[in-house]
Amino acid sequence: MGGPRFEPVRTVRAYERIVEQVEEAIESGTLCPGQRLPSERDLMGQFSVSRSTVREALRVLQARGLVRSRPGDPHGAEVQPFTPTELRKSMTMLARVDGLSLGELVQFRMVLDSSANLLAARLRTDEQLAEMDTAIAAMRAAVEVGYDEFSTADVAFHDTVAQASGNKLIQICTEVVRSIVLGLIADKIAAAPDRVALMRQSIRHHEEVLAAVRAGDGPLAARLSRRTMYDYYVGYVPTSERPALRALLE
Amino acid sequence: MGGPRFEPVRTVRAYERIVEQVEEAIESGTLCPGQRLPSERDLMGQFSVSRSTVREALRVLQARGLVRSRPGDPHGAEVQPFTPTELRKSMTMLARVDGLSLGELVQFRMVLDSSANLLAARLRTDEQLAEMDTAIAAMRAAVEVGYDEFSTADVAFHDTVAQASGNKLIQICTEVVRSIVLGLIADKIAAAPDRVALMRQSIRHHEEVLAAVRAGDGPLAARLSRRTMYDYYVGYVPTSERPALRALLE
DNA sequence: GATAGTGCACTGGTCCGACCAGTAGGCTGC
DNA sequence: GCAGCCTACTGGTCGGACCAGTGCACTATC
Repeated sequence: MGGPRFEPVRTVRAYERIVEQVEEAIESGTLCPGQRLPSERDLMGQFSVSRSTVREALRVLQARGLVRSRPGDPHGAEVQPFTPTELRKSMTMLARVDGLSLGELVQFRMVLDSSANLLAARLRTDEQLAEMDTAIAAMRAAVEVGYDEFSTADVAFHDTVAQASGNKLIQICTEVVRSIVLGLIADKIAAAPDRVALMRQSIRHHEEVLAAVRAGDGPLAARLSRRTMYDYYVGYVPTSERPALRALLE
Repeated sequence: MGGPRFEPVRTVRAYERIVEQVEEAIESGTLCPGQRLPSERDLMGQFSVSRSTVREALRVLQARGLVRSRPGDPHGAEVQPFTPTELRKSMTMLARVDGLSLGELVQFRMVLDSSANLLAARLRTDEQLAEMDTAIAAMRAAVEVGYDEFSTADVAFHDTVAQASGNKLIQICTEVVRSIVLGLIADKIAAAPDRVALMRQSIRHHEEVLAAVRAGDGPLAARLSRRTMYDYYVGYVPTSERPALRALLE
């Protein structure tokens, strides 16, 4: 006792050090999207490691969506612009492995969408309002055409709202969670017997939401959007999870 | 025209096929957390590839947080339980690279926290109410001790609320976004001259929120929690971003 | 017989050298 | 000036090798 207290040393793999250095360069802006990394054979010289080690580091960076490499490309791996691809992947994994229920996902969409509407009601531009008009018109036109077209227009509407909220995190999470939800129940929706009636009802609801956004009534838009989403998805959510959804309807 | 329409073939790397197979096994439950993968030398036999390829696949799986390997472990790589570590990593990357502003992050926390309170007001158990009581008491006791202790108690309160919401996605996102926000401004908070006053005010606000949750008044709890977070963080948010935050205060 | 100590078989981490298919850009021939 | 080939290089994969760790069985000891 009283001697110097030594701390356990953590052995750090060589490839991890490489990953760290490259990540740091990207975060700090030294490496920008579009720029190229040196070739693997150059990197093994710069880092003084073997090519296997360089490649393992590149695999990790690629798995994180930071770089992309193509066989035969004489310019080396390309630094990628950030995309929510990895975010979606981890969230999808979470949904499947950790057992996220459809109810939780829909509930989260209600939270995101209503918040987006709340903000959009105050911050939207005229162009965005016009875009929402266009999206609803497309939904109307798509009812007779098919569910895919309707869904595309519906997605466009919600994306515009999310964009109008001015919050990138809301936009990205909206996109990610929606794609998971749609992936889970796309087949059921397409096969629903009351599909057309659901679409028509959804259009009416979207019109009401848009009217509230246009009028600048955020709380109303938020409340209506929650109701819209609830009515549209509740049929696919197990009965036991519905009370939790209704808790968001005030 | 009229002939068979061929689709472009995507060349799939060998290591990607391995990653896919292992991921599929984990998602389907064939491989459960705690189970072990065969050793790399076994895997190269099972997949009929070289060890380098097996290792690159394992690096990707490890980067995604699905497995973990230790040098010398005679049992092979271990399948990991899902943790939001990767989610946090991608979101942190997003925040840094894609330029998420502090305002957006705080705004998102307001959205998450108010929704959690809204749900918690209806779904909370008595045990969770008691936990929140304990957390606030700890906050009170920590004012004189130091900011770290206060922050820990504060985090505990919000975590309990998120848990009481019954939505895992809200819990995880809350945790992730909070750690990013705190990482961005922890030093500023600790150095704020009116730190103690802010803490006392925050405690009062938390008590009001808890009272609303206890009374089952979701909308009130949600509104108060937004106000609480706004008042606590607004001083660190650039003036230009404050109107967007205020848009959430109704 | 229980236990502490030792050795071994095996692990993952790293290195090396090699081959292949694919790409881009320069070069050649027209 | 342009089309087409050639080549030097790329990333993807392979096989073999060595090292430092780890866990377990075996052994010697009490």
